[in-house]
Amino acid sequence: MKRKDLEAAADACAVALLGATLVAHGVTVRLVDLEAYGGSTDAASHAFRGETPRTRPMFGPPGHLYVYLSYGVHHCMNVVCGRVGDASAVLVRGVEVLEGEALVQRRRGRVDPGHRLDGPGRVCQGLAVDLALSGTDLFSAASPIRLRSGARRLDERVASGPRIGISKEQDRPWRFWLEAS
DNA sequence: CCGGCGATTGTCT
DNA sequence: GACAATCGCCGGC
Repeated sequence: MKRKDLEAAADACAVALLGATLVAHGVTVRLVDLEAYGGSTDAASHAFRGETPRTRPMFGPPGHLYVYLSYGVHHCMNVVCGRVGDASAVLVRGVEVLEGEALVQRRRGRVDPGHRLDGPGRVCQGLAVDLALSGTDLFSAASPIRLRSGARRLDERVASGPRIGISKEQDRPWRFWLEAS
């Protein structure tokens, strides 16, 4: 996983990121459920209406984190993948917990089934990611949240389908997840 | 300036 | 299956 690998179309980035590892605040997870969001051409994207203070990281360099607050309650995280000015990103919708399960359970206040965090809000809660981390460089050694390449398992295939919870661009099959074969 | 709504989730019926 | 919680953004006045 290199920063340069992220400089591609959002859907290709999502597929490339499947199986990658994310380490944050004592917890290691594997990305298994992702959604791609484009820039000015994708009406479902936060970047569609241009840059705002909130969406600024989306317009910056790839390999950085974009975090937003959903419904005033839950945090959701994205990996910025477009080059500067492109503003596309990949939403982390589901992960498999590899290390730090006890920390995740404490933060969640419950035990999630299957060593998984399913749903963007749950992912951020388990990894203790909030707005303060928006804009963080995922490839910096000093960063509290870091992205690493991960070998995709051979017994899994990439499945795709429509994105969840959006009202526009519903026909785009830009949700990608790993499925046991 | 105000009102509606969203890339959601937990709880209750 | 319905609904509340809760806040930033955007469109309309």
